[in-house]
Amino acid sequence: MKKTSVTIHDLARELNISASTVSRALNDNPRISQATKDKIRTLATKLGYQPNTIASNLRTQKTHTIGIVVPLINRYFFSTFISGVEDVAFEAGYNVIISQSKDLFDKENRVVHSLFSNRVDGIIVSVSMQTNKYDHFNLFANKNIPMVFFDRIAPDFKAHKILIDDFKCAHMATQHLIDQGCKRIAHLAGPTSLNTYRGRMNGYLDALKKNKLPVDEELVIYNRLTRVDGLTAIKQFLKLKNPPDAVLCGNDTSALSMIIYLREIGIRVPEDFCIVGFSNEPFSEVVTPAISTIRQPAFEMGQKAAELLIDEIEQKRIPENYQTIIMPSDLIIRESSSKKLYD
Amino acid sequence: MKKTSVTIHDLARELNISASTVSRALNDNPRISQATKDKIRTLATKLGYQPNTIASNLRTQKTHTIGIVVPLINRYFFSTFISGVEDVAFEAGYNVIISQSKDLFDKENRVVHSLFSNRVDGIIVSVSMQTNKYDHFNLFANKNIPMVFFDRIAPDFKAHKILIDDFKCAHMATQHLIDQGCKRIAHLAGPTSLNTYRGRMNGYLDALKKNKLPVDEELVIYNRLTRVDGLTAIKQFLKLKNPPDAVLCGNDTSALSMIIYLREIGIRVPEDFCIVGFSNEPFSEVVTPAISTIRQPAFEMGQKAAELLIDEIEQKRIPENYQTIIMPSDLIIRESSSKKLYD
DNA sequence: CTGAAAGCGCTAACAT
DNA sequence: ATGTTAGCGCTTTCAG
Repeated sequence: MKKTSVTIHDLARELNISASTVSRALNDNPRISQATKDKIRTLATKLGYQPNTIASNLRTQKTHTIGIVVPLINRYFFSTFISGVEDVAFEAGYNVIISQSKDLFDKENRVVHSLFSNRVDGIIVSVSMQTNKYDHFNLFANKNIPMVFFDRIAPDFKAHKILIDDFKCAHMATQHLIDQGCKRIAHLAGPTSLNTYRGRMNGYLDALKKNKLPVDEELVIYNRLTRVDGLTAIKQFLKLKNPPDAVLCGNDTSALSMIIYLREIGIRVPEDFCIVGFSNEPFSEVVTPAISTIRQPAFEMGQKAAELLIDEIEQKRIPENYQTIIMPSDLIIRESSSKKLYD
Repeated sequence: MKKTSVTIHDLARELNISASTVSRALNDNPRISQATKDKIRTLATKLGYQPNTIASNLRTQKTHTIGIVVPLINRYFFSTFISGVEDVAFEAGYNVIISQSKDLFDKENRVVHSLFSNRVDGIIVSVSMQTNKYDHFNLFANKNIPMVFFDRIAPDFKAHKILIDDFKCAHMATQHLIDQGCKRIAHLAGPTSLNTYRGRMNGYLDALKKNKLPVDEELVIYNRLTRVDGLTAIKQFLKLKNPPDAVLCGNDTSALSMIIYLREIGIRVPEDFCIVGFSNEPFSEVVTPAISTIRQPAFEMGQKAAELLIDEIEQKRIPENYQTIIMPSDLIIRESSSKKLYD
């Protein structure tokens, strides 16, 4: 085992030239003649030279690395988003460091610091469910290190934002339930400190108002939208003296657990009760009844986020206007809300 | 905007001490008095000092970064595995760089080189579907940089391996189908250049032999196990003069597409036809009929991989014996193969 | 308990 | 077209 790697100095010594020439040649600098380039490259492969990116990073103050912070890596929406980021980043010569907040503010805070210390060239973030202050991002903001927020955004930063129109989607979904003949529509909401859940909530409320339907406080429950939370919520809804006949869920996971519970206790979906979810998780298509939901273009959002971030990194100057990009999304109507078919 | 960050030299100058003392203090070196440590730390937070990990990495020849190479980031098994790795790595002070091969050998080769150039302290790998040569890993092997392989492993390396017993699982699944009364059991296999699919195939064949059932070449199809591949395969199986009455699928995705197709054309599952999948994707539990499948402990495998890798990184010496860890896995019997209930 | 000095491997003025 | 030199920010012998 060699004690240490072969460096540009080793190549330089061997060829009786300077290290800078070697460096230039390997970076394809036009100031070096083709002949020397060839000579150097041949020797490099012969000796198995591999560039030390760390040294280059330190010197150039650029790491060609971008950091991603998401709540949970193994949620389909996020993993697909990450896949889109990796796709674009790799082709542009960037590495991707991932970290998950586990929906905990404290962990988010720590990973953001860690990414900063690792001098990533920029970060792409969807904040945790607990996050309601955003000081930790000043680390990046103060140094004008590019950030892109997606899905759950931190407000008030000079950064690109990639979103879907949660308000419109929830509005469409609610209108759809009304059109199907649902009379009392409930909503299972996530924390409204987050733009996404706030938007969904407001879209729901607005659709009710537009249709002159009463807004009943009992019909809105807030929680973290896990499978257990979905179960708790549906039980609570059904216990009301005047229970709902439909629920718009803040995500598919809670929608799924409601559907399973309703099936168990013999309430037919969609004949007796309608459900709409959010995010189009893979299972929502194949469960019986298939869950009506909102499609979010996760992969494309990831690609777009990476493009915007890398553009900002590479044109060092600060963009004059930061964009808020609303990605296309749509309501997928499936069995779980297709009540009319059974009337 | 500050032109450059605050460094240990800035702190040193301010306090009229040397940079080495500052460095030691910040690293909690016992040779520094508590008083100076306090003084330095106070100033550090006051000036918003953030350590430059890159510089430290260059100096110490350690990056505290591990690389992951998987076929596809947004497959549940892999994203959950990654989540497990991140969990352990973060707590141990390591970053995680992810890259996906997209099941392409060429991309795998490129990302492995890129991870090497970034001087990751070790890598965790599941190879691509196309991979059948393994020279690119010599980059790491030659320098004794730790590697851990999981799921789809590269043979013949001095490295820990984390697996499930594919042979046994496929054997159990096949036996289960036989016990349910299936007479002609087919197998949809992945490339047998990979240990996983080879093991599953052999387990299937062995179970047939043990039960003195004939092995019919027509009943085995090889492909890439996508949703389209599953569809192609089931159609092909059904076209045989003597078609099967069950399929053991190499993964859940192909099992799912078979189930959907069978439902469409009116063949009842499990009454007329049984299906077993592999990997316990989230959808397999909720589809109707729910898919019998093999549970792999993805998160725990990720944790274990990270532990083994970090252990090997930190005890610089080479382990005398590399482990092949067989993780527990089991057959989950669900509706798609519960034929006896209907007899 | 603290300081001086060297160097990790590379790049980029500034020379020639 | 190539060489010289300095330095990115940190750690770490060696000295005191």
